[in-house]
Amino acid sequence: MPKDRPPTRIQKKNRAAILEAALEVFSAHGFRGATVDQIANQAGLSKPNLLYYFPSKDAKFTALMSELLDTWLDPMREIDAEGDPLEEILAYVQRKLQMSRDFPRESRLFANEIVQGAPRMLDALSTDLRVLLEEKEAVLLAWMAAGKINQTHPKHLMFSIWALTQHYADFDVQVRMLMEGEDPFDAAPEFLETLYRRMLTPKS
Amino acid sequence: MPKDRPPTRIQKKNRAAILEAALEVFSAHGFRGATVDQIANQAGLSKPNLLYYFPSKDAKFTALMSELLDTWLDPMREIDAEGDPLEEILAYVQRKLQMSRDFPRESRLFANEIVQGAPRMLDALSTDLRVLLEEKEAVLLAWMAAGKINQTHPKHLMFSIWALTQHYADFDVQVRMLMEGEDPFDAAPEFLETLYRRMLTPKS
DNA sequence: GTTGGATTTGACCAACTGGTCAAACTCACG
DNA sequence: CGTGAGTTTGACCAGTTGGTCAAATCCAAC
Repeated sequence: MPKDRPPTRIQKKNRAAILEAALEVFSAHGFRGATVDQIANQAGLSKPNLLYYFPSKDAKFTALMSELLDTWLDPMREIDAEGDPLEEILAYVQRKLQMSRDFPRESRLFANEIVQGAPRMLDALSTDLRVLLEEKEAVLLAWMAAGKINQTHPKHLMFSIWALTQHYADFDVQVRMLMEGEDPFDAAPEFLETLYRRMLTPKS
Repeated sequence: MPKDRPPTRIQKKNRAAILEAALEVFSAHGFRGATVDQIANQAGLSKPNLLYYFPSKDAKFTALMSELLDTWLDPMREIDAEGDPLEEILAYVQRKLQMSRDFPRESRLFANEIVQGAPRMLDALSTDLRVLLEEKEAVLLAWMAAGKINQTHPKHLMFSIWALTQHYADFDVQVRMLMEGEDPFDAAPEFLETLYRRMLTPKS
């Protein structure tokens, strides 16, 4: 437990290594299923050394979550109320899909936690996510009122985007098993674009 | 370990109680996160007594999975190649949605397992589910070829139905937190019907 | 190089885990 | 009843888990 000073070179390196290892292990086994030994092993450090940088298993998990939540919500923040409605939504879907392809461990980390009732995350979600969703819900409602996109339930629309895009990361093993070698991310972008285009394009 | 006889009254009752308790606990914490003590407690039996009916934690889990998998896949089996294509698909979506509402623990049990790589389930999935999906994929392709529904990627279409409907069970806490008391299952049926109707209705 | 804080670890601990076992108890049936 | 199979459990065990701690080592600045 070093003093309250700017982090040293070693501190930066080891903290990063620990969080990377924690992501690997927590995302694969969930909080309870993961062991500190596994994380230590993955990070190439001894167990007491991990406890030197983060005082408990909980602290590691919490640090990881708060570091990732912001990044995780970025694609939604980028939805621009001034942009073209349909294109903004389609771009959001593609950003989320890319997150699932490029950061599947992060997706599974959140999925694991939420499926099990989010006991360590509900607070963060009920502030950050809730506020963000309400903001974008208002944007969607405005677009619908202006006839730019079809009328629909804005919250369920957002849920559907999360469900469809995260499914490719969270259920990766199942999807890949059923696609027999073919990469799901080859066809998914087009599939989702078509789906939301048909769903949202206003009737002429 | 009783002999190989027809199960007694007590055996039936206790096996059922154990599997019910196992469903409750495994679905809430995943396999590794669940403890035999928790299950025993939930079932109102002693730990050694559980081990008398199922020789290990693994055996309980496996028995539970194989009991539930068939039921879980039933909605897909009911898709009728002879029925009206669009209505068959819409009805399938509604059946899956009802499963999420009425059997959320079952959904979360599978979700937990698959998110973590399905180490104890991949075999069952890669036979039962794979065969069933390929059968229904052929049906969908026939419907598309006949112009009854829009052309699209049949596997991704099925994935989308699973993702959208199971999301309401698997991410229940998040969905309910964001809906602030309103029941997600009030609006979900209509939302999903509209979505798939717009997606699949052939252009005139 | 010396020195003082930063870093690392081997040894250890109490709590918990899945599982065993012999002994006790219960129950259906003759 | 009684009797034998079916059922239940308290006590126990070895392995694992998250976490502690004093001692050893490293490293940057003087």
